[in-house]
Amino acid sequence: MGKNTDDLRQKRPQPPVIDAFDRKILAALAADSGQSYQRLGESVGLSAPAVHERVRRLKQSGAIKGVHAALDGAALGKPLLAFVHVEAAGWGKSERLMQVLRFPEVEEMHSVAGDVSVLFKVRTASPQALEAFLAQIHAVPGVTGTRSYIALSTYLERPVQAGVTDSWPDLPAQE
Amino acid sequence: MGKNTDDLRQKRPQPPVIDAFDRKILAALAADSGQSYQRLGESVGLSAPAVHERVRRLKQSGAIKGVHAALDGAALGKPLLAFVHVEAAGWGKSERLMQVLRFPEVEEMHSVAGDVSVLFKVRTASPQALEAFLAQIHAVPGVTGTRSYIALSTYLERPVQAGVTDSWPDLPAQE
DNA sequence: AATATCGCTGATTATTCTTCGGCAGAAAGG
DNA sequence: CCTTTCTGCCGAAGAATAATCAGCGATATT
Repeated sequence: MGKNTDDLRQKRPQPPVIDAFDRKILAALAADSGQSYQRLGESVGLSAPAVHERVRRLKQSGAIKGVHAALDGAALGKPLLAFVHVEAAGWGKSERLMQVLRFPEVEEMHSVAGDVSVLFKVRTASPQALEAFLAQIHAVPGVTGTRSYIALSTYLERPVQAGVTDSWPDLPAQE
Repeated sequence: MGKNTDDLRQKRPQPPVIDAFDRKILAALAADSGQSYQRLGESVGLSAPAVHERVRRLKQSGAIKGVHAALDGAALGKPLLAFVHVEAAGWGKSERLMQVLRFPEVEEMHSVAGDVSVLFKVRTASPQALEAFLAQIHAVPGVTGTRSYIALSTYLERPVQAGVTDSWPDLPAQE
């Protein structure tokens, strides 16, 4: 019977260990995924094949979900960025709500804890297009209202960063 | 004197025309920037060098701002995603507020129109880390309060899409 | 201490990127 | 209406990179 534990250990989905090298690689790839493995290796202090192998594992483990081109919304004719908060009665059928994910204007959708149920990030061509989107939302059964926040200036917009702050700076004593 | 107009026309920053081919290329690159120019060309109906040239122009014009690896926040030890709304008195010096952009937890910062001034998207390792971030925000002069929305489920999170909806579906007549 | 396992290095091959010359189609001018 | 010019695409070649392999050293295990 004792041998079975060995079999189990073998099939264990191995907690993907992410060490300092992986962190550096991930940080570099999040900043710019276009550089060669050679340069990446020089940045982190590894050979190109080593980086290649680590990236392969990171992709397979899901730590790297994909590589995407970052497009400029304004250049594409969608200068209006808005965050739409949706108030819904009950935990309403979101199946109908999922339909709006088809629109390319919708970039994010989260269910949140707070005084609203769902939060959208949408990028539209015009206020009229945002209105049309809101009409779609209001048409969903159970939706009782929306609150929209329109971005005036975007000071930062970047992908998930690899770093983690483990020691937050001390705050000056409050008066 | 009339000749000067020619000189000006020559230096005009040429409105970057984005045609249907560019749209397809951008859509494909936003979905997956890892594919070869050969495959891209087959997808959109162009040769590899043609795609290469178009991508070069799109990058130079700024339509493509970069290529980034999409990382998994949870896999990196940051499972907590939150949207933090900041209420500020006046249009306060945001210079102090800009300092928080240094933290890798901060992914977005927008000034918005609505009942709050600034909106953050932050991804932290724990509720404690979020609390530490909020403490940093509250330490900024002029900040009168914050409201946080914690993501329970993320149903969609993707980069800027190339497409634009030009004909929104009709809504069923409301009762 | 011996053994097995894992990961890195260096080199090699295949694929891709990048550039070049030539040509077709469309706009500007005679 | 024809000519000229320009812009963009294609096909092919050369350079760079990606991807793979065998061998070795280190660490953990027996």
